[in-house]
Amino acid sequence: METERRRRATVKDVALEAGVSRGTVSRVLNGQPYVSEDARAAIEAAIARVGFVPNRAARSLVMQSSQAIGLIVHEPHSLFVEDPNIASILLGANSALSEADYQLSCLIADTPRDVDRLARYLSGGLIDGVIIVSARVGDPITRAVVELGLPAAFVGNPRDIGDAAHVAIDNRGSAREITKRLAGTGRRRVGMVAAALDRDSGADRLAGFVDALGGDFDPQLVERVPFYSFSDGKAGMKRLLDRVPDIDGVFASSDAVAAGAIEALREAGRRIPDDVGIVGFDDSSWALRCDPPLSTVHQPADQLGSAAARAVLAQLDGQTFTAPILLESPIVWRESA
Amino acid sequence: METERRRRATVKDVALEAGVSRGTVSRVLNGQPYVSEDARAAIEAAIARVGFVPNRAARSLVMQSSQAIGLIVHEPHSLFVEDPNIASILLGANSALSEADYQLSCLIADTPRDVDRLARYLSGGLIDGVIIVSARVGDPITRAVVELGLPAAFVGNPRDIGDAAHVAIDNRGSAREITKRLAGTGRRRVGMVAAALDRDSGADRLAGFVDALGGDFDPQLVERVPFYSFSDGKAGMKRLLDRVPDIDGVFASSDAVAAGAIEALREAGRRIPDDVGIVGFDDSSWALRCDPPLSTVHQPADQLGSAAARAVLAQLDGQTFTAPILLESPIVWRESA
DNA sequence: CTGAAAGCGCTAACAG
DNA sequence: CTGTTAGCGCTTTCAG
Repeated sequence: METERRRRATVKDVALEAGVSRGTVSRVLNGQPYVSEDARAAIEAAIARVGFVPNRAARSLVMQSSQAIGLIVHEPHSLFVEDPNIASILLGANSALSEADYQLSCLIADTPRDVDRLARYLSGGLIDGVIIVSARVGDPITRAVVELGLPAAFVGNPRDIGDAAHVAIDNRGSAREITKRLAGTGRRRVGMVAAALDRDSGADRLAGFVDALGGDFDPQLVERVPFYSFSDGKAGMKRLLDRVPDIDGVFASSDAVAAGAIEALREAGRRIPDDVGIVGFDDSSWALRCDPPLSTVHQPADQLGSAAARAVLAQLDGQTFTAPILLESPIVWRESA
Repeated sequence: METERRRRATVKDVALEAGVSRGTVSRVLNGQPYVSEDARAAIEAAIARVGFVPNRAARSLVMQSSQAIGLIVHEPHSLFVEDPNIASILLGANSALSEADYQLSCLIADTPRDVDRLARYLSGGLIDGVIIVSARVGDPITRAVVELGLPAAFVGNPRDIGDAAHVAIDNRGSAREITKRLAGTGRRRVGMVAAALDRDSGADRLAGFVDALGGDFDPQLVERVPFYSFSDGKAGMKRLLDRVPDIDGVFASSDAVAAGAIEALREAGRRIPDDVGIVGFDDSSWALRCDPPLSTVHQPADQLGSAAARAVLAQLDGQTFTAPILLESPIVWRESA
């Protein structure tokens, strides 16, 4: 069944078919005024008849814009699969862009090779702006974007982006609050499984934890792990338990980490929240899946996405500076502490 | 800090700078032979000096190809967030395309408006081919793609795609096998929480279940729910339990559904696997998170993605027909049954 | 209101 | 080996 890929109709074909010039066709295509009703009708009919669909590459070339914006996810494999926040951010961004009739294209940077290709792709003019999720300090993609002067908005608070637009939550403040609240349930030895310290969010959550404990802070009580993942949470909690057997409270960097920690705690025979209270961060679907349900910090992931999208749109619209946007991240108290 | 977006350098600038013609520049850009070493060196230096990056819109226009392929996810909100398979498919596709130096662009179709915009976008020539995840029967995107004759590969087995390329697992056969095995543990009343019957995978899993039970099949024992989700699993299991209190085995359409069902079962005071055995489908991260760990069918999600990507690449390469690809989906037996 | 013509940045013949 | 010349399909002056 050789689906013969016939040549696609162009403005020229439409013009011919409608008996007008290409200029006029272009005018109706772009909804411009000063086209007679007759011409408009003839052209619209012709478009339908020949099955014309504008070629975006051509349009992008002349307009120097593509009506598409990219969302770059730069995460290790595992996290991308496990982190429900990313999908929510994506959906939030998509719906905001959709309203403005922009196409969202999600681009993933998995290997160094991907990073290179992506940097070229971004410079290619097929993307008008980008939303960058989980940038890391010194990230080559970030660098490429700022060098290009491509309109961009970051989700999170990377340290090296100057005054580029970004939307975030107050990780440090929220971490401080929830730690205080955890301590307030009468815990004496509260520790932390601290993940992703190479990321602003991870570092800030640890800082907030330290803030909260103030003078009571004991470095022994924090266990560092690389990723916001279930398995790292479990492994980290095990080590923490070995080192500090009398621990009675733990703040996990994320809900996934908390879920892993809970498993380790349970395997060690600790009851939650009786023996040890635990709190997480994100209020992702992990939180409700935990047993008991997790007390955590609500992260408005979809709003992060839509706010970032709007920030990019504003720049496309000529806005030259976007003040950092900070979204509310309330504590959700459930039964794990 | 007005980042003046200076005019980007073009081949012309490079040619001028290197003292050659644009044709020659183009030749080195595309790695073609018949360029003197001198010219090549001069051009490469010039490229670096003026910071030239080729404009993809222009190249796409003349080449009629963009080196980008789209992966369309057409899922309701909730599922996209909850389903780890999608992310794995995405990653698998990305790595296969990456090897061929193609850019993967993930496009999401959430609202009807998205669907329209997407159909236009696909026709625009900025995408050379598509991988379609979870198409539904009569899907307008599917229709647009086949009408366009755009190289495509489906993940799954939609019914109305003619002989379009697709890669899938044998949902029906695997469902049959795991149901038999569940029944083989001595269960007398085995039911099913059957999700997503509007999708080929959902319908096939139910068919496999019916196959396995043969004469013993009792329609009372299947409870239908709309989505492959935790919450639908829980709700469905509750109803099933009300209707058939003596149920002692259940096959859930997916791991997420199984996880929800387990919660319902537990709330009803049933022990697993003692009182009721339960099995799922997907072998996603849900499976290990369940307590006890879930027996399930392993779905090689990343391989589905990479195989689909290769199928699209083959078509781009001129291949005119791709036989359906069926991947292995072995049973993974754990402790939930 | 509309046609003609120029040109976006790049590649691809075709002569040299 | 290399320069010249046409376009790819679309928008946009600029004259009518």
